[in-house]
Amino acid sequence: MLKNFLSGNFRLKTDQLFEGLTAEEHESLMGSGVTHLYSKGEIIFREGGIPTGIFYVLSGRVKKYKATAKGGEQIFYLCSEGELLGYHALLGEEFYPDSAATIENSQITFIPKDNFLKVLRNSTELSNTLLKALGHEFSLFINSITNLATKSVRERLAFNLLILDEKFKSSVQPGIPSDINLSRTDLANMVGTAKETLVRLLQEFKRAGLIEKTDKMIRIIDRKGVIKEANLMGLNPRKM
Amino acid sequence: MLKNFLSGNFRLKTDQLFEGLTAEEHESLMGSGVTHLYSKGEIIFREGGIPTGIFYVLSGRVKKYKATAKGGEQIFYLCSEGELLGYHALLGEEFYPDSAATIENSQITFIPKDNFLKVLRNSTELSNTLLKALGHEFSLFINSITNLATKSVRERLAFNLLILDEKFKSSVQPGIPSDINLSRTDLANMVGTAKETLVRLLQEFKRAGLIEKTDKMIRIIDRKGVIKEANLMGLNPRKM
DNA sequence: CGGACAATTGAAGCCGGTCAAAACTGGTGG
DNA sequence: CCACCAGTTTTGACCGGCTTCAATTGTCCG
Repeated sequence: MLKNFLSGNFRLKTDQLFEGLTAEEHESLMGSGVTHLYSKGEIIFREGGIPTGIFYVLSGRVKKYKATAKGGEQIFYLCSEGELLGYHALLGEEFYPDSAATIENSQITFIPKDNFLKVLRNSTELSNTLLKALGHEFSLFINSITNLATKSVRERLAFNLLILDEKFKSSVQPGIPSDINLSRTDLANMVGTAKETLVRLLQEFKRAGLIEKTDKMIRIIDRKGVIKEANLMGLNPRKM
Repeated sequence: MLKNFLSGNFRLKTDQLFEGLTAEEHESLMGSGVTHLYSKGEIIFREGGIPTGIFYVLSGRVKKYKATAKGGEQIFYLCSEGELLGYHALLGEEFYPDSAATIENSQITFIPKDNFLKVLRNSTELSNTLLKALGHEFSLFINSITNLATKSVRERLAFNLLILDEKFKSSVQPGIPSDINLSRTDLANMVGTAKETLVRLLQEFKRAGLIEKTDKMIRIIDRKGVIKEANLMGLNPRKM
């Protein structure tokens, strides 16, 4: 039940997005792509830029964020292996509303706009899958908004730790707690708080035996406890 | 420029959503609908419910919101005349993630799921328009998220007043400031704050000559001033 | 080994939430 | 038509969660 809810925080993987495609269509998309190696911290696209294609994350992790008035950034999503980037702006026929940057060394394939749109125009399958994916994203956004507007920083931190635990799960050993690898600053920008507040809360969580942490890594060791801190009552997916 | 930005807060009107349809398709949608009169405060659908169709707002206004853990509600959108409701859940093939309720007496047409999906399956036009609309909504949501996470209540209030001014604009006299007709509670739930805080800020705005207000109505009289309070620097749409 | 950057800790102060109560409004029935 | 009641708006007081500023410690790399 909670599992269902958390899994709701993942976009459809590209495998699913592209699964209705014919072999030729698939080739037309992925085959036309150019794969580029980004090192940690590189910007993939920037808010206000003109979209010229979409990006497929082959490996690594990417933060999607928006610059704030005060010079910081608000992170609202983390993309990992197998996910697509930058298709919203293309579909909406707008400038990028957000920025994307790697938080790890990553391999990313660029698929030119024309190839994507051509396949999209000819595949009702892809259209429908995208509509479904976007419809689903809607509920994720409403959740974020409600969380930000009504929950304490403490609750939001706990909640984000649960999401990150999923996000950083090893495909080899999915059973064990993940090593969450994210700078304090990025984590703070994700939770929507100041670095200092974040650090203090992490200390508390550690002292309470909920997590263990080093400089660069956080690991949940008392999952039940973190869930309790997150106060997910009423977020039962059946009730969402 | 600001105008562009604010207009970004409106979803595509249904006229636009349905404009690529043939006469038969249009008839199949709207003709199959049943129009119902809702009085102020009635609930149209509820989070967790099973979607059985979509709703078209003929007249009146509808709030979209999500119940919060503490028993309140977070309003994240206001629908008015000509807008569609409830299609996200249908597209995402999920339960409703949010609730919708009228804030005025309203006429709303219900279009059954099957009719909608049938037309959707046969019209690439409609698919594309919907994809475009959803892609656009994306940028609105990340704006909301960034605003909630990084702006003060005061800034958010000013910003929401500007949105509401557009939302309540009379089609007859579009030039003049709107009479914003929304209960304090609803406005507070939209801004994401407590009633009391909202009231106090409204007082300040009034004393500062930015707005005038009665019990049930708010009107912006110093638009420039409100824009200044909202601190929109960096929200230039070109830079979004 | 030094220098830059990230993480941590301390202290002060304010924004905004909460509780409580008064003022006001509109609607209803006598 | 007026008095009363319920709901909404407003004001007051208090306090606590977070932000901010500042300074210290820790860590990674060239």
